Amino acid sequence: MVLLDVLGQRWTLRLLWELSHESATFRSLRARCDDVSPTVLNQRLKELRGLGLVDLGDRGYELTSMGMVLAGKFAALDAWANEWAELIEKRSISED
Amino acid sequence: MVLLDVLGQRWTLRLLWELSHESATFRSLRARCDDVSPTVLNQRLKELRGLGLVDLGDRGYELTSMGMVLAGKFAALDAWANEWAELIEKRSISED
DNA sequence: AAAGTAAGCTACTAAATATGTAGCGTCAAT
DNA sequence: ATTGACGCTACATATTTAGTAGCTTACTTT
Repeated sequence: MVLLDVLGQRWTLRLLWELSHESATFRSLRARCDDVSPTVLNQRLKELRGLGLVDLGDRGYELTSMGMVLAGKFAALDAWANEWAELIEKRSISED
Repeated sequence: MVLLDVLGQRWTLRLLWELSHESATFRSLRARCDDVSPTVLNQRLKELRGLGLVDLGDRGYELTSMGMVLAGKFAALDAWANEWAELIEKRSISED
């Protein structure tokens, strides 16, 4: 499963998610990701650039068209997940 | 983003992926996941059970109906990812 | 009943990964 | 020339994962 190798690491999904909302500079992206350490941030950005999902341009880091497609598909998945999360939430409360 | 908290950890996606193909005992699941350490396996299974995505029954660990839906959506995403992976592959070769 | 087997899972040490903080080199504007 | 923001590296510390061993329970076989 290709996606696993790509996304099965800490921060990778989060980065795609953040960049799908707005491109950002290295520093602002860091800020938006709970101040992830620059070490890891740079590692992940390198990987994502290598995969053609992210690009570093004049406006900072931004998703490529491929990256946008992936993030979009993921967002759709998330829509479902949010409904599902509410069920979990309610269930957790009633379990107390 | 709810999915991030759930899936943004090492092995979680892989576990869903493996279980979507076939339910498995703790030990066989371990074997199918490159002999992931039992420590982490148990951690993740606990989380996934807590979220109602995985269940431990007579036939070992298996996806709940919720887990199946999620895995299914993810599989669809993967279908796209595989085509995309080929592009990356070709591009990497031509870059040498 | 004893012995074997496979299950789920815990304990504990070593290795890998991430965090946190400081700061370098570059460039543009003041 | 100084200031400020940029991408990024260095390095010590902390957290997470890997790897191996083995305990407990239950079920089968002899």
